[in-house]
Order: sequence, then structure tokens, then C-alpha cells
Amino acid sequence: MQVTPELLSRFTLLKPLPREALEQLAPHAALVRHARRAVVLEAGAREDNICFLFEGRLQGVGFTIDGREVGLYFVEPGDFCGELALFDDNPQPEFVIATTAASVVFVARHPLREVMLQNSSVSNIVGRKLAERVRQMTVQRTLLGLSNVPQRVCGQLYLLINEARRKDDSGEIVNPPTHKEIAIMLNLSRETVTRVFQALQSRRIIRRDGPGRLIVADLASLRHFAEGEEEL
Amino acid sequence: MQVTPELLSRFTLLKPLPREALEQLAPHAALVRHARRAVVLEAGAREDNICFLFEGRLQGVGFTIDGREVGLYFVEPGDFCGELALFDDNPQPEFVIATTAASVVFVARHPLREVMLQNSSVSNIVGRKLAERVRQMTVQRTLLGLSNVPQRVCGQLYLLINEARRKDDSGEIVNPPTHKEIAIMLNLSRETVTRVFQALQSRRIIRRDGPGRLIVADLASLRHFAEGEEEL
DNA sequence: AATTTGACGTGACCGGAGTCACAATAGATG
DNA sequence: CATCTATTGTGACTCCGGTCACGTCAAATT
Repeated sequence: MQVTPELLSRFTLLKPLPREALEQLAPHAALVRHARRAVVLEAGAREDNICFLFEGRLQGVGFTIDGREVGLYFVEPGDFCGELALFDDNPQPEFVIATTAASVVFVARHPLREVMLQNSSVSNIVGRKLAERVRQMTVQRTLLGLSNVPQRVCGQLYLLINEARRKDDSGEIVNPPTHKEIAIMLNLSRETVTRVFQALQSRRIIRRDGPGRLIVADLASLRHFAEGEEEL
Repeated sequence: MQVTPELLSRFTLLKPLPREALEQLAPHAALVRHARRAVVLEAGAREDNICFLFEGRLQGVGFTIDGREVGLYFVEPGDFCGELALFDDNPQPEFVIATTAASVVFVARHPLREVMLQNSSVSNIVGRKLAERVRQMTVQRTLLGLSNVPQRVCGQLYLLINEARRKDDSGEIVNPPTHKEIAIMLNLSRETVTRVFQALQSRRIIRRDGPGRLIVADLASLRHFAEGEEEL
């Protein structure tokens, strides 16, 4: 499906672009809908698109040699992925998979790269974003260092809320990742995540609200557990 | 200590720079020697330098809330670190520590950023390098997904050889990281790494050669173990 | 040379997360 | 509505890597 400059300008990365640049990009952009579990970007392939997420949630996923899934990061609406293709011609290192039905805007990498090079403010933003990704990965990696497993899960939950909107002392996660999706982010088994969730639910710290909504009722307690000041 | 343009040009990142750019940078560069275990870049601080490693080895290190060390990456001579400061003003996310006595060249970030912005080939290289770092972190994260622990250690060893020079069917690592330094890269205890090394030594796959040299005698076997085709 | 320090080596024990197996839902799909 | 599939929930058992407690050794420091 064709894409208008207006749609492009709704992404924080492209928002600061002058009108002309957006019009230059629009013909090289396409809106694509993906079903849950669909592969959005393929590892090993030389992907020719940067992927902007409009709605839904994506997950970067790697595979170990023995076939185990490894969760790398989540992509929330407004964010993008596959941006490494802007910097070199090496293949996409990891899969990106839709964890929910998702609409994404693919923008061809060469035109976007041109715009980036000619427009220093875009270079800046892309650079900042890449730097941000490195920071994100560092935080995620640090989470894995926690020997206390419930703490790890709470930390991940807390990150998930930060990425989404969060209120004073409570938050919500719409279309939360499945236990398995969280498990592979944390190097845990699905069952372990389930058990931690049960513990959090019985303490009224989190609760499900219908399908596809997870309410964090007691954000302060969650943070306590995440910071290890209290043991689950 | 002052730095000459020639010294700067010995780093792959700066090599393609025109002479004038190097002369522009040299007054803002300093050669610093660090003792083993010294802190080269401080986490949380707004570091004002990019750090080029001349000799020795550095390690990016994070700390979990409960004080456990987390190994993030190694820096080999010719490479650099702290490059996030080129992209934004956020603090350095992790510590960088000298695992051996090391000489580094600090280059002030603002002048380097200027050079980068004016010289598109440098932008390209820095961008590529940052992309490469993301790929590195992805590989490292994937290593952690391996449930078989000896396999993890072999995989890390294999990576370490790749980074250094490697011959046909054997390789060497000069000034190899300590067991503890490897352990925190892999979320393992120091003892576990020691035990795996013992197993590899008894099978004549690796051996120490005096102080500060680790010989990988049987690279093929090491790769087998790393790829899980054989169990230790 | 004596002492200290840090790295490496090794055994014993134990706890906790993985694994397996299965039940119970909840969502999709026709 | 009926069926099928994916997700969640839960118990029992096992095992393996962390932890602790040493000992050894080489290198740095006095």
C-alpha cells in the first residue's frame, strides 16, 4: 500500500524532516500488515528496507546453534528496526518477528540513506537512535547478570512499562508479550516466567484486565523487587 | 603526552582522514598509560573523550544492582570505545577497564565530532563501527542463550581468536583475559570457566605458553565444541 | 629474600531453575 | 457452536552450575 508524507512524518525519526524530503521518500515506502508471528525482517538476508512500526509490537529474535530462541529487544509503535542497513551492506543480524498483528512501514534503505546523508539533522537522529539501541542492549544484558531470577523478571516488566506510557504509581501494558517471549529475553524457561507472574498476581502487584491488557497495580512494589530490596 | 598526526593515522577509524583533519585533531588528543585494572572510562559520567586503544586490552563492564560484574565486550588494539559520546550527550553506559596494562589515545569528542560531520567518509566509518558493535553485542547475547555451558566457553574462546590473528588450524591469544573476565562475559562463575579450561587442556586443545600466551592447538576441535557437534 | 596479592585449581554440597508431563483455559477458525 | 491450537498453570524430579572452602602457584611489592 502506498504511503503519504503525512504518515511518514508521524514517526519521531522522520518528523523533523523538511516536507520535500518526506515527499522524496514516500514513493519508496510501503505500508504492510503482518499477522502475529510473521517474520518482518529475516536474519542473514540483506534486507533492503528499514522497518518503522506503526502499530503492534515486534521482537528482535536470534537463534542459538542448538535452535534455542534468544530475545533481543522489543520494538514499540513509533520506533523502528533494521536500521543497521543504513550503515553498511552486511546482512541483518537477527530476525524481527511480529508478536502481535502489526502494521509496519517499510522504507527503502537507499533513498533513506540519501536523505540521511544530505540532511545532517537526520544523520544526528539516526546516530542518536543507534546509540540509544546500544544503551538498551547494555541494560538488557545487565538484566541477565542478575542471579535472582524473579528480580530479572520484575526488571524486564519494569522496562516494558517504561517503554509504554506509565502513570503515577501504576501502569499498563497493552498486548503484553507472552510468557515465552519474555522468557527468551531473560534466558529463562517459560514455566519460570509463569511462576513469577503467579507470585506477582497473588500479591496484587499485577493483574490481567481482559485479553491483551496487563495492569501493574503496584508499580512501587514492582520496582522494589526489580531492585532487589525485597525478595519474591 | 602529546600525540602526532602519524599516531592518530594508525587507527583504522582515522586512517582515511586527510592530513589536515588529523592535524586538527592532534592538539586535542593525548596518549595515556593505564595500569592493569584501571578505570579508563567511567559509567554514568559524561565522558568527553573517545578512547582509542593502542596496546593492551580493555573490557566494557557493567554492574548489576546487586553488585555483580557483567562483561560486555573486549576492546583489542586498533579499536576504540566510548564512541556513543559522538552521538549524544547522555552518559557513558558502562565502565571500560584495562584488563592489562594499556596505552590509549584519548581524543576529545567535540573536535572529533566536528571532523566527523565535515568529513562524510568518517561519518560512514563511525556509523559502520557502531553498527558493527551492535552486531557484536548480538552475537555475544546469542552466546548466552546456549544452555550447554562448556559450549558457551568454547564459543567465547573462538570469538577471542577471531578478534586476534589466527592461523590455519591453530591460533593464539596474547595476554588472554583471566578466567574471571571470561566468566562475567558469559554469566558464569570463575570456577566453571576454570573447569572448562582444564577439560580443554587435558584434551590438548589449548595450552598455556609461558605467561600471557594461550595457544589454541586444535582450532577445529574447539569449533566443534563451540558448535555443539560434540559434548565436552 | 620475605611477604603479599591475585590468579588458578579442585572438591563437596546444595538449591533452584530446567525439563517433562499434563490439566485448564482462552482464542482462533471453520 | 464445535473444534483445534496456543497460551497459561502446576506438580515432581533431576541435575548442574553456584557457592564455599580450601590449596597451589607465580608475580609483584616491600
